[in-house]
Amino acid sequence: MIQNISEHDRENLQESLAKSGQKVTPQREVVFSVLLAKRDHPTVDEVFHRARETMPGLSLATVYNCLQTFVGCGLIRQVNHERESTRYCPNLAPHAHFRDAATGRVHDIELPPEVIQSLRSILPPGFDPEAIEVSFHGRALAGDAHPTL
Amino acid sequence: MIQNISEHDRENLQESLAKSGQKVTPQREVVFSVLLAKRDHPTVDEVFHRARETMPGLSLATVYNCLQTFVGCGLIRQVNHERESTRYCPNLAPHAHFRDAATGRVHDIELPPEVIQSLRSILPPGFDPEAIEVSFHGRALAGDAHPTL
DNA sequence: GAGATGTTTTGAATCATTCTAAATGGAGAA
DNA sequence: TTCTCCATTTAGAATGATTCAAAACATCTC
Ligand SMILES: [Mn+2]
Ligand SMILES: [Mn+2]
Ligand SMILES: [Zn+2]
Ligand SMILES: [Zn+2]
Repeated sequence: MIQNISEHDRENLQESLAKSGQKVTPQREVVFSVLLAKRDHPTVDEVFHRARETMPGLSLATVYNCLQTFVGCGLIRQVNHERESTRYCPNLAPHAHFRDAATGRVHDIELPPEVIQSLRSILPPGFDPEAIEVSFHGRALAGDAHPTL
Repeated sequence: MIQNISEHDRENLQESLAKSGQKVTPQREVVFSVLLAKRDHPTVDEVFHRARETMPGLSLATVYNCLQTFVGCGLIRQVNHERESTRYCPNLAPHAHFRDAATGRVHDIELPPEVIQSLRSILPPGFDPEAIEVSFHGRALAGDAHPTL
């Protein structure tokens, strides 16, 4: 599944990196394209194996470096559940995560502004949130009626 | 700060353990009392050091064992933020956590039923949550106006 | 080309957590 | 009482994700 990045995505990558004085490299491009190709919240190891199909010499440390860089640029988000390996998500819209107990798969769940507002409203005065994380854990009925959005 | 457990709390411990065929031991009692004494979401290492003030021979492995046992019994909850060390919380009421970026402290935030309902409502049909986790990260204005509830 | 700078690579180090196997201790049977 | 059984505790080794350190590479400028 060798996948190329679209012109639009490459520009997005280029500009986001440029904002913090960093450059597009072949490794970064491959890692980014892996994230865009299958938005299933892969772990570092999964990204590593997928990226190696395109670039066999790529090292694990570089995958860690790239992902960290992208998170720093705001290109992707980290997703943690309990103490499992960190997963990565290129969906920048506000959303929650649902981890299916049966399959281990992580689904994106849209988080509407009014729900975010209701969450903010429970904070006593003086609490100023920079980030809000919502995650569900349970069973999701088979039928892949809900592709990772 | 050697702390004794109340009769009420000891019964709670005894009955919860009994439900899964387990017994109160001196170690379990000390670890449980540490959690009740200061409800500040301590890490395993913090529990370990506090418990050792009362029981100097206590081992780290036992602290891990006790905490795992208590989580299994539903006596306490695990609290994770990103990939930091797991923290433990004896507050069984539905609540969210706010991690203060400045101090690292974790505060309990009450989660009213209507907010929980609004969170459930964003799930598409077929998603059946067993657990919902909400966590905030940001600044909390000094004044300890909000003791861990 | 030489120097500067940022990036990648390898392998070692870190650190929370789990595992293993040996010791301990209490409850009940003999 | 002494013996047996069984859960629990203990010390230390193992695990596994992540980070770190230092050398190799690339690219750019002078
Ligand atoms: Mn692998
Ligand atoms: Mn320590
Ligand atoms: Zn996502
Ligand atoms: Zn709590």
